[in-house]
Amino acid sequence: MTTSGRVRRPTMRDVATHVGVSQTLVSLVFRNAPGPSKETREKVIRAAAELGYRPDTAAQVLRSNRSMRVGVLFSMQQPYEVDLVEALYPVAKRHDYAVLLGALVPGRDQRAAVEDLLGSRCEAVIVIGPGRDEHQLIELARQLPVVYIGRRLGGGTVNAVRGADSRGAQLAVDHLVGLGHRDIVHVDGGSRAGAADRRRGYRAAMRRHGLAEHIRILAGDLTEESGSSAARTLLGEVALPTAVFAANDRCAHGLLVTLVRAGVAVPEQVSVVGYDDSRIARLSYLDLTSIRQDVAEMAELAFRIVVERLDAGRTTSQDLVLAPTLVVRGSTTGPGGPLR
Amino acid sequence: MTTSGRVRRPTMRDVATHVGVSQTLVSLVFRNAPGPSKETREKVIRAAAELGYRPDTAAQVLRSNRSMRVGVLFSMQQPYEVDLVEALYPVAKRHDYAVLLGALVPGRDQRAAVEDLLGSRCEAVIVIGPGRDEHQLIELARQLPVVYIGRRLGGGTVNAVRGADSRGAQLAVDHLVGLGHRDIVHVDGGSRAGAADRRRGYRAAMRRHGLAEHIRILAGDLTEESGSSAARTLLGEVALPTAVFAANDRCAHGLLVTLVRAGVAVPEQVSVVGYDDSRIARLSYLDLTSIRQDVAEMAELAFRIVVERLDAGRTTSQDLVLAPTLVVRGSTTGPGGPLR
DNA sequence: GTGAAAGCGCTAACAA
DNA sequence: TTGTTAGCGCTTTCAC
Repeated sequence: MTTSGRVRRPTMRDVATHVGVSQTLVSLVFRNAPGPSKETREKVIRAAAELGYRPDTAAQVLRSNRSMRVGVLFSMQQPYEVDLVEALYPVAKRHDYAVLLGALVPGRDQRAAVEDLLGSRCEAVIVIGPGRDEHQLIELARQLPVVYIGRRLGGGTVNAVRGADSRGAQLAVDHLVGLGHRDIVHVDGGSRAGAADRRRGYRAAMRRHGLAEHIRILAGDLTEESGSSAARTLLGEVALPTAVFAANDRCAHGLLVTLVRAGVAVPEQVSVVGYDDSRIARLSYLDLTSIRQDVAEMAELAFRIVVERLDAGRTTSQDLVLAPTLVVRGSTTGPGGPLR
Repeated sequence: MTTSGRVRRPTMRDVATHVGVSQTLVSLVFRNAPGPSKETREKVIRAAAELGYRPDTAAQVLRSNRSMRVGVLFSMQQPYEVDLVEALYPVAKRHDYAVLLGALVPGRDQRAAVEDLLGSRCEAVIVIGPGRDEHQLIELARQLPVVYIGRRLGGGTVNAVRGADSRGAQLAVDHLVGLGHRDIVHVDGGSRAGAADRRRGYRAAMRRHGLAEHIRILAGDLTEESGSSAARTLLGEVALPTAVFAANDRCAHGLLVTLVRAGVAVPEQVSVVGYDDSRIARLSYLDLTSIRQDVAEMAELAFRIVVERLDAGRTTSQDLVLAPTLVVRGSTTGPGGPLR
């Protein structure tokens, strides 16, 4: 079986010659610019299709000095980050920008990913996720607009879009207390973005409800394994708490399944609340009560900042904070179960 | 707070002027080409660092007529595909190619993703995952080398790297039968890549073990929900099978958790086997016995095909089949539990 | 409404 | 070892 080797791809010139017009006209047609008559437009389009012509991005970028590309730094292993990236596509398209993915993968550090984006002449970079090399991002922000989704950075010198994490944690605690819980444990996210605020919110809400002596925080790190490990810790003690607020959905997942496999009923014996309202939370058999961070809105705001910088000449940085919301599902109920 | 606006980025010319040599020399230095003296090399490197110079990819591609980029078509929502993509990075780097991600996201069809890759002058495309628009891929393969990871395509006209899925399914069944199981149900992957072969392998192995009348296949589609749904079907019947072989790990996950939440012990009452040996299977609290498809080796072979086409002038297509292996973990044991 | 010409930043051929 | 020259495919400016 054979397949064609490398063939010279048709250029704008080829199309122009084929139609019998100038290259300029073909260019105008392809950019949907005003000028060409309807007739010319159609002839050009037809000829291009016939020849299999496709504009060359490299040449466009080089000549126009604009790439119309926004880079995105993220990790494909994080469901929440993936959801956010996917939400960026329609928004970017609406603003006539293309998304260039800069995945952070093990064995290829952030520096390399950033170099790639810069080499491709991205005009701005949107950074998603906790635990990035912040110093480097602050440095990067001096070269082009950077929007960090998740946390404030560099004392406000870098644009940020983030959820009100402290508020989100309070929503979770309020919900649980409203159901009658008092013994509420928090499995935290360590030093990751947002984790400190969620810890703070948990503490504040517990105190506000007069549950200061019930405050208990187990160390975690936003992964399934940290949730599972927290569950094992709790299972080894004399009594389980009646509710657990996990730092994110992945953590809640590990926690929930580990409890259930140990014979502990969720939510009857222990209620579980996650954070992010990601794909995981919505799985029918987990049905996790979670704190929602609206990815579509985050994407929208992040892009608005980019566009204001790039196309509207804004030069001051912004810090946009979004209100999270509580999404009640089946992993929470009153202590002792719904029958009591 | 202010940040710099758009600044002209330094060019090779700027570096050359700064050092007092010709642009050519700078070019040679940056491409690590032979010619420049050690002294010149150092001066150039230093000046570049000083000016913050970085080669412009667009210009390089345009002039050299090579992008040294390989596009990857995949879905970020599939853990197995993500693992595979991550495995491609080190391999690509070793061959001096860059990976350009073409994510298939909801609301942006395959056509658009392919257009992006083609516009960026990818020299080849590696396609991962089941359920792609095959007609379009066959079409694409006439323009540049395409390697489909997962299934044979176009009657062998398109390069393929795939696991021996029928063999993998047989490994799963053999393992379960070896543990003493007879009542083994298969939740399949519908029409997705590999699913038909896995079904075939399951049937063949069951027959080989004289268990033809125990053959039972439930319809699925490689998602968690299909596993969960299959579990609910089984739970509604008079007796559970003693083992289930799921079409992939995601499906096995949904199945396992749904069973456990219904009070069914895994593996004591029902053993579960997944497929892919992805991140999910390795989670300590799932600890899923699975059929491993070695992503590193798949990545290696896929890239070897690309390089042979691009750099060694090969024109015939290849179909490489990898032997899967069984990874035994804690989700399988003898029927009735390990104590019997 | 259309066309000619210049040049984006780089590499490749050739000279020196 | 180094420099000169001519484009890669496109957009932009200016002229008609």
